[in-house]
Amino acid sequence: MSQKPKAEPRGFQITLADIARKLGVSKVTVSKALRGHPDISKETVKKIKVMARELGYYPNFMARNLSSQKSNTIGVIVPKIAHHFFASVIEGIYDAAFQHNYEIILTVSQENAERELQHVNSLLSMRVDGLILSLSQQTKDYTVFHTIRKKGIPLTFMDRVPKLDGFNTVVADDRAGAFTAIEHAINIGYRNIAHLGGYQHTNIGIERSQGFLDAMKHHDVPVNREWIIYGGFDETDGYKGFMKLHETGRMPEVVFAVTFPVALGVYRAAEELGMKIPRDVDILCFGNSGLNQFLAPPMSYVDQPTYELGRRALEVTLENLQQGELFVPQHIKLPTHLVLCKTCTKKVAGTRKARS
Amino acid sequence: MSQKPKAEPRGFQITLADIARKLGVSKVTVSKALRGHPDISKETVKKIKVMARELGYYPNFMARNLSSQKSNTIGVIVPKIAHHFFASVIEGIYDAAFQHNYEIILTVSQENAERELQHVNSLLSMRVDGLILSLSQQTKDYTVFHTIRKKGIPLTFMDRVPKLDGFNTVVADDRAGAFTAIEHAINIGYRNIAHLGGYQHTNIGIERSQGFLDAMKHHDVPVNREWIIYGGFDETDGYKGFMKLHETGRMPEVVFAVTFPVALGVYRAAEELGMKIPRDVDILCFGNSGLNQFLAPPMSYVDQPTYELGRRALEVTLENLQQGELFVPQHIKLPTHLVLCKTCTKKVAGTRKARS
DNA sequence: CCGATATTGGAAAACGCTTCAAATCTCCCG
DNA sequence: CGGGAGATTTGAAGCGTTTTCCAATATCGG
Repeated sequence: MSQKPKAEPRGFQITLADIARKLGVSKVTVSKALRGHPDISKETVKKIKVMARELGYYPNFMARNLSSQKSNTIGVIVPKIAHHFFASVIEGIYDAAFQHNYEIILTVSQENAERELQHVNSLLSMRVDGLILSLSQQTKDYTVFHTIRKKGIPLTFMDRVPKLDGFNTVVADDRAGAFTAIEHAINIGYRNIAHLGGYQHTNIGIERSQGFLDAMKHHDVPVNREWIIYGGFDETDGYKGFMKLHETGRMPEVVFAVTFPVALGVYRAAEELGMKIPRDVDILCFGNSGLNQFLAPPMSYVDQPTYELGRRALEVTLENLQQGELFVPQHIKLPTHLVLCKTCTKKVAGTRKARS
Repeated sequence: MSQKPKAEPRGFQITLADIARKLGVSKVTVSKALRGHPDISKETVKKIKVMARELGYYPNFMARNLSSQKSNTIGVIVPKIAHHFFASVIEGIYDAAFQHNYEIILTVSQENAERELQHVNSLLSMRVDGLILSLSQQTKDYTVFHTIRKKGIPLTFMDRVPKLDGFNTVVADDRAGAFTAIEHAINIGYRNIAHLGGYQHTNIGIERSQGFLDAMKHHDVPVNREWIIYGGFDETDGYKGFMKLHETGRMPEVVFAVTFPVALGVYRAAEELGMKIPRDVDILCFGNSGLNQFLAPPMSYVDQPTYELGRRALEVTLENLQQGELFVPQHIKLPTHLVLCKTCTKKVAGTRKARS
C-alpha cells in the first residue's frame, strides 16, 4: 500500500474512529477489541491492537467515563504529605488501587478546611467512584459529607475521622496503643508521667489521651493535672508544652507525646534547657518518622500500621462501591505495637525524684 | 417478592438539564450562567446559581472537558513524596495552580520507571493540558516523551531532567551550589575533602559532582580519587560510602554529600565507627530536611528553592500551553544558597592531620 | 439442505456539557 | 412606526466512548 497523503490536518489526538477508518472496521469493533470484549475474533483483535500501538492511541478517559458512567477512580484527600505517616499510608493506597485496577487522584488540603472542601468539590466533579479522606485539623463543617452520602458515593475516613454515622472509618487503635505505651512506662518503674496531648476535638487526640488515662487508672498511678497539657500535633506544640511543664517547677520523670513531631518539640526544648534525654527526663511517643534513628537518642514509640491503614481504606471503599445499597458501613481498627529504642527502656530519671 | 422492577429515581447526579427544567430555561443558559459568561442577565444568573446550590449540582468534569476539548488540568509525576524536597515542590505547584485556576493531578512513581510510564499513560488518557515530571532514578526509556512532544502537549521536567531537547526544564543551580559549598570548606581551611556523589547518569549527580571539582580546581586543592565515591541518593548509599572511605585508612577532614539522605547515612556510619561530627570528621551536604535541626549536630547545607521550583515549573508549563506553537522551550535555573548550622563552620578536624 | 445456534461485527442512541450560529426581545432613532 | 443595534436566550451539532440491540455470516446436527 502506498502512503496516501491522507487529509491529516487537524488535532493530534488519535481516536477510535481513526483506527477504525484505517482498518476498515467500525468504532464499536475497535472499542470492543481494545477492551478485550469477547465479541471480537482473535485475529481482528490483534490487528486492531497493533494499529492502536502504531498510531499511539490513548483512550480518552473523559469520553470513556462519561459514557460508561463510572470513573474507575478513587479520590484521596490528606492534610499533608511531607510526613512519614501520610506518605506511607498513601503508598498503601496506591498499591492496593493498582492491584484492583483503580486510579488514584491524590489531593492535599494542607490542614486547611477551605482547601479540603474545594478538593471535595473537584473530586465530586470528576465523578470519582469513591473517596478516602483524612480530615484537616480545621474542619468543622460536615455538611458536604452528608451531601456525599445522599449521592450514594462511598466515603471512607482514615485516621482523622469525624463523629458521624454512615461512613466507613479506618483507624489505628489509638487508645490501646497509648495504653500499652504508658503501661510499659509504669512497668519499668515510672510514676511521674506527663502527657502532651493533642487537640481534644479530634479523635486521635481524644483516644490517645484516653489510653493514657486508662493505663494510669488501671495501675493506680496518680495523675497530676499539671502534667497533662493539651495542644496541637506539631513540633511547636511539643516545644511549648514542655516549656510549660518546666515552668511548673516540678518535672515529671517521663513525657508521653501524642505525635512524633510533638516529641521532637520536646527534644528541642530539652536541649535548650540543658536537659539530657533520657537522663534528666525520659520520653515516649505515638507515631514515628524515618529520621527517628538519627535522633540523640532514638526514641521509643508506638508504631502504627501506616501502610496497612492505606490498603484497608482503599479496600473497604471498593467493597462499599461494589455492594452499593446493601453495604453496611465498616469501622476498622488496626492494632499498633510498641517499639523500644533508646528511650524509656529502664527507669533512669528516677534518681532525681519529683517532689510531690 | 414485591421486588418492584424499579422506577427508582436513578443516578443521583444533578445535571444542567435538571436545573434548566426546573427554571424553565434552556441548558445553554444554565451552562453559561454558571460559568459567568457575560451573555446572561444578572437576574437570571442569580436565579440559576441559587437553584444550582439548592440542588447540590456539581458540574460533570468529564462532560465539560470532553466537549470543551481541554481539561484545565496539569498532571504531575514525582518519584516520591515522603521527602522534604518534593513535598515542598508540590506545595509550590499547588499554590501556583490554584492561582491560575488549574487543577493538579498528582501521581507518584516511587522511583519506578514502569510505574512512571503507567502514570504518563493515565495522564495522557485524562487529556491533561500539560505535564510536570521529575524523573525516577530508573528511567532509561525516553520514547514516550517524544510521543508527548509530537502531540504538542507541554512537558516540563523538574529537578531530575533528561538530556533531551525540546522540553522545558526547571532546576536548581546544582553546579554553582556545590561550588559555593566546597569553596566555603576550602576557605575555612580544609584541604582534604571527600565527596559522596550521586548516580552519574542523572543531571543532579553530575552537576553537583562537577561543582565540587570546579571548586577544587579553582582553588588549586588536590583531588584525591579515593575520596570520590559515586553511589545513589539514599541513606544506605551514604552509609556504604562512608564505610568505604573509612576502609581506605586515610580519612578526609570533611565530606560533601550529594543529598541530605546520603549525609544521614554518613551520620549513622560515623556513629557506628565511634567518630564524632564535626570533631573527627566534618560534613556538608546538598539539600535539607525539616528534621535537620534535630540532628546532632545540625548540618550545614546547600539550600534549594524548593517551593519556587514548583511554582516556576507550573508557570512555564502554562506559558507553553498558552503560546502553543510559538513557544520556545525554556530552561530555568534557580540559585541556591549555603546555610551554615553546626557543621563546617570552622576547621576542627584539622588537628588530626590526614597523612598524605 | 434446513433451520437452529453460535460467532462476529455494526448502527444508533446515549453520557452531560460546550460551541456556534441563529432566533427573539428591547429600546431608541429618525 | 419601521429598522436596527444591542442584549438575551436557545436549538442543534458535536466531543470520543460505551451500550444496547440487531444483522450478517458461519457452523452444525439431523
